[in-house]
Amino acid sequence: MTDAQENIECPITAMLELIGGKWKPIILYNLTSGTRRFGQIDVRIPGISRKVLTEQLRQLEKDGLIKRKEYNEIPPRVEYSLTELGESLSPVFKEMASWGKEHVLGNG
Amino acid sequence: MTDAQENIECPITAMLELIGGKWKPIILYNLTSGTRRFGQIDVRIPGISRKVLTEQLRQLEKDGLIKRKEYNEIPPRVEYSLTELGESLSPVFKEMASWGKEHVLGNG
DNA sequence: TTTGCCAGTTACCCAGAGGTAACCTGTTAC
DNA sequence: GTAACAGGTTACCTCTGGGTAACTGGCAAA
Repeated sequence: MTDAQENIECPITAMLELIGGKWKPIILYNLTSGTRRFGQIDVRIPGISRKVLTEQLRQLEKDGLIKRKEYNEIPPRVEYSLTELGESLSPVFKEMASWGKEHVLGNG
Repeated sequence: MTDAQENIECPITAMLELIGGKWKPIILYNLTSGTRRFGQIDVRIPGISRKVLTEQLRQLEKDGLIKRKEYNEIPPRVEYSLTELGESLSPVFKEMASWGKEHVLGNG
């Protein structure tokens, strides 16, 4: 097996195809603490635009990482939460958050 | 503390500023198995161009995640390896790789 | 009857990430 | 004398991720 062939099945590359990008990890991380409405996610992620948030949520839904529940109410209510597959990412985000706290933000 | 203020110190966002992007995680992951020369990294990451590889390596070096050792030889030899800070990312990549293997590539 | 609520959608625009191809360096082997 | 080696650099171009601003929908309250 050559280096190149080995990389075709690179697990990191594989994972990045699902959760790579500027916003997806932060969106998913926000959902690890439970179900949230669209507006709640929006306000918790400073800098993201509603357009992009919608796009990313749609992709995550398509990839089976989150579910979208729409209530038939006025004004509209839409709730997002992790699927089982999405939940299985928790250990990853836990490690990432722990590293970020300790080595970037400078507190344990 | 409001939601927005809380997010200013979001550990995931903090970490993504260092290792976010299309290539950095894969580059770092490649170095977790030890010191490698420029050409070795290049061949192990299909699709990346030499220009971009150089750029990313420079940034990772600037951010203190990798070291660059240049030997005064002809033809040139340059070796890249993780710094202590870079090594501290191992648990993160371990989790990522494990998740990728199990949930995307479909083998434990 | 106008305003506000929430969760979008649409049209339009821009910066920058990243690709390709050619070139450079000094030494050794042909 | 010219090709090959490794590790780049440079000029140039493209593409797309993401931003802004305006608009939609239906109900309820003022």
